[in-house]
Amino acid sequence: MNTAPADPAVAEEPRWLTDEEQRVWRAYLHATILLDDHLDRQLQRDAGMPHIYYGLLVALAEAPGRRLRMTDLAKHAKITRSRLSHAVARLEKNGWVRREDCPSDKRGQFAVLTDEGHQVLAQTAPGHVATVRQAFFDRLTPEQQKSLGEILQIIAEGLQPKEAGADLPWLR
Amino acid sequence: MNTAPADPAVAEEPRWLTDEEQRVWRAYLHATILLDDHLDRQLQRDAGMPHIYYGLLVALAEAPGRRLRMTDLAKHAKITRSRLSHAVARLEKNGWVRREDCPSDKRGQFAVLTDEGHQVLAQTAPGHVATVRQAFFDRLTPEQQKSLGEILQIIAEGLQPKEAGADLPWLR
DNA sequence: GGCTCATCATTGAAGGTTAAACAAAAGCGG
DNA sequence: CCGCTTTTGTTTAACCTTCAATGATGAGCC
Repeated sequence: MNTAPADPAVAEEPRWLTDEEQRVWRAYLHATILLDDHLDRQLQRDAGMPHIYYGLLVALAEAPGRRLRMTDLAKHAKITRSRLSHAVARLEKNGWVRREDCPSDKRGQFAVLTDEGHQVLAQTAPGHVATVRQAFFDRLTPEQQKSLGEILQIIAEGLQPKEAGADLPWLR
Repeated sequence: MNTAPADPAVAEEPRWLTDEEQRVWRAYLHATILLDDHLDRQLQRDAGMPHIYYGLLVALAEAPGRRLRMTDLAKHAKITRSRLSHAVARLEKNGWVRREDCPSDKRGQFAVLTDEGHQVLAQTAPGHVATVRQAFFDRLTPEQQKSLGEILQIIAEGLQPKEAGADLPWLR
């Protein structure tokens, strides 16, 4: 009905997804929403915070001095500074993170993982890893894992907010 | 520091992710948050609604009579009925969806796509497909697409809210 | 110094999501 | 028909995210 090839006039009719592409796309949408919800529920239940907040604590725990500039943490977690600001405010209220002024740049703030925050992480990390394994890794062959990693990296690289290639694409 | 193998006493120490698994997992987290944000922003800008709401309209457009019971629509979109209730309320306020009583079940409600809603879909679908292509399909080989589809389907199936197998050729 | 522009981080308001509680109707077993 | 449980969909309040606006500092330039 509408797959006619030529019509260079005005509207540039779109290339709709093929049946096969639709299957892939829906699998993507379904898998990601189910997995995200699953992890959010697990962490909300066992750690009292959403998945993304947990990721912030992990990033801080791995950073030298267990601290990161707000902008760096936001880039690391792929979220806006605004969102991070709200998130850190909440984590600060929990006592898991504290803010510190940056001495070399008076605009700057460090988010610092507190001992209490580190402890929460230590207590909840095993359960979280188990959940990730059970929902994700345990269901895939090593080949599938490798393939998936490559594919997702391509997708992610295509969406980095410009400035990619500035520093190393991989962690470390 | 703590990867000693044996300690069958109490704590069942967790199997942490290997370096390779960590790379895959972070690629997953990064790709999905970047892509979700990307699509949300595109649709918010061009259609005035978040991605998930757009998906609801698509589901209704494809359903017979352009209508679906609330519970069916929620299952289709993989969201809770509560979330759907809020979403439909908003879409109704936009005039893109209306509710109708179900004659055979007085508790039931249909969400029905209005003509106006259908028109919004027709106007914004081309741009959305183009965005999906550009961010997703255009970057992957056919083999990668196939592989990804299979993998994601496995993940999704593992997380379906039970009730799978309901229609297996079982004794009734 | 003084000017301009970019960057850092936060804020407030509007909107979206979650979890628990609820009412109404349906199903089910006696 | 009667009680009991389940299903359906909504509601409320708390929480989270987004967007635009803001203040404050830094950087470059003359």
